[in-house]
Amino acid sequence: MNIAEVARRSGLPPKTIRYYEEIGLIRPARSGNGYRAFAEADLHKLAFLGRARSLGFSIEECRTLLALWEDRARASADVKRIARQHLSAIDAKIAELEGMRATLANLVSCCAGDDRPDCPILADLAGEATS
Amino acid sequence: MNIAEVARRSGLPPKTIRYYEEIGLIRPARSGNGYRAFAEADLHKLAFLGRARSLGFSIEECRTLLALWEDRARASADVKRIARQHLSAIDAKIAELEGMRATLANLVSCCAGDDRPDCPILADLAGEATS
DNA sequence: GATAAGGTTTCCAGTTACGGGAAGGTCAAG
DNA sequence: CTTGACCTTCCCGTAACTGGAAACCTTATC
Repeated sequence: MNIAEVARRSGLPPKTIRYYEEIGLIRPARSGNGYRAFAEADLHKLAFLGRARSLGFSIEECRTLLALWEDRARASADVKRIARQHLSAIDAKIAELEGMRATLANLVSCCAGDDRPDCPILADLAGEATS
Repeated sequence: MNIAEVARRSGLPPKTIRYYEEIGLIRPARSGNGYRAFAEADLHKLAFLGRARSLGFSIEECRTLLALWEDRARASADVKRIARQHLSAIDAKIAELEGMRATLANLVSCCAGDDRPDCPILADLAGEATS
């Protein structure tokens, strides 16, 4: 399998696949012409990586998850711990964004949005007490 | 005012303040010894930037907001448009994270998390139908 | 005047996870 | 044999800083 087909079947861009090889996530074989020769196993790993990435796992987390996936003697507790940590990180990020959202939504609703210069959004950013 | 005091009063690290000068967000004067000599106006700009950044505005959005803030002939509509766009981006990001969160929370709750290898999290990432 | 501590400067490199684009080798069709 | 579609490597750029090195300035102390 050449890279274009793997890209199509895995949903990952060729650039990303080459990058994953560069950082050691996959090790596809090489044909005589220097082209990467992907096996089905490589494709499965890439699909795994694509799904893990789409859940927001970092590359390093993906590396660990991939290693656990390939380790028949793994303990599911190790996987669960990583997933829970990531879940916490997601929750923290959501909370941060919700905070921003609340403030911003309030400011936006207070702004006339016309051609006059008076603007509660800028006033808030400037540190003027809104009270 | 030297950079350390401005950092203390604005809440921004010295490194960030230098960076903001480098990209043209501020233009502090210089003393004879080469040190940056910050005026109160610089401090206010930095505080403005700190608040805008904490609401998630990008540097380029901050640049625009700062220009609007300094433009007495601005229309509040211009500010509101930027804020609304950013609000949409935040909502999109939250939605994306909520999606991840839902999937992950489900997988985590299904995983025994013991010393056995069976793991629905890995099974899902591997693409096995959960049925 | 020498020295040491602490603040300041610039510059360079690294971070995350790729994407764009150049220069050049390879393969299948006509 | 040429054309066009692949493939390869290599290097730069992204956002918004952070860390660290080497060197200069200031102030206090001896």
